[in-house]
Amino acid sequence: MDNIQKEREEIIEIFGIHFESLYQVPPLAARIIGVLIIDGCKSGLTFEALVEKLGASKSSISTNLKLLLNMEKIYYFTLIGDRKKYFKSAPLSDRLNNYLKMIEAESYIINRMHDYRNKTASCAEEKCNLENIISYKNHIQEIEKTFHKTIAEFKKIEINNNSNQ
Amino acid sequence: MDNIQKEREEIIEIFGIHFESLYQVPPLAARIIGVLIIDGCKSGLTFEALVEKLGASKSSISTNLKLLLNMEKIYYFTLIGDRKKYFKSAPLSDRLNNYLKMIEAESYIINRMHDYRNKTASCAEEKCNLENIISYKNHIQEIEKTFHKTIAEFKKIEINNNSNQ
DNA sequence: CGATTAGTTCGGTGTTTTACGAACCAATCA
DNA sequence: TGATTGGTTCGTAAAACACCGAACTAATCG
Repeated sequence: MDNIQKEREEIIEIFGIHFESLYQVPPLAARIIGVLIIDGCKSGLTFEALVEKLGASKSSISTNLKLLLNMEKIYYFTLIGDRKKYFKSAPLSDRLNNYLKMIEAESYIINRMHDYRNKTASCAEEKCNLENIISYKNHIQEIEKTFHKTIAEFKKIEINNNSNQ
Repeated sequence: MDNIQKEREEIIEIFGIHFESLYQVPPLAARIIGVLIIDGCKSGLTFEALVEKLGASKSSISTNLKLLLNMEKIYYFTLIGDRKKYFKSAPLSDRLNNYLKMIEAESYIINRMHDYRNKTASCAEEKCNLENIISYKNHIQEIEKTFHKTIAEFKKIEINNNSNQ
């Protein structure tokens, strides 16, 4: 049992580091996501519970919750006759979407570069280079398609399971 | 002609923002990558050229080049009878590798979570949740495979083209 | 109504980051 | 050998960031 507690803390820490760099959010925001995934997956966690679990101030929790809500990395629901908000982390499919967005950014970037090179390439070496860029573009587009397919597929299962962690 | 110059600057700026968040490097490091891709793809750029093009100090350029070399986001070569180093950005395939690494990190994270949930899940809702995690794991692994295949494929073309931008 | 709950906003503080200039080093040139 | 080239290293200043406590608001309870 004590071992499980240790594993829990380790996972939250690993999640914290992961989300901090992946989403580029402050350490506390990343750790909020961590505890919401680990402890809040069933019925969510209240503001108060987060303050206690993370040992942070109310103001810091408030600020970082606002940030994560804006980013749609978390959401909340309320219960009738209960003033508290219950926070949960976004469903797993959102994480796939996040990687898709990155690939889409890469796609945009490489398209811009292709256009530019098209206009400026002159010597043989640059023409060859152009071939390479076109190939890269195609491969990125391939990956993009895979993501779309995979996300659509997983979302079906996710909704069926009526679950979000 | 002036239009091309404007487009060049805009692309370097876009690249800067992109690599700054993607690689988590200082703004200057990201802009170094940008100019190396745009202006250095043929024969590389020297230390001095980077100082001039970016209007930054020698010390800042030096520090950031060291950082990017360590990260293997750039490399350099030398010419006989020439003391200068010629810097180039890593080949395009490295960028695919970068996304693969992220997916691998996601894979690790979800495996850790699956192990943990396996040990702690008790009620029906959590069992259902477990199903979902397993499905997510499988989908992530699918994406991983696609990446490996795509990278292997693109690398062949890249080497054939004997090119790196 | 006053007290409590649930949270937000504001101003400040300690820390980290980013880029800089000055001094320095090591190799080559004249 | 002394000057120049091609950088590196170090200490620092400016700015950004993360978190905090105190004061505040808005809703509900007794």
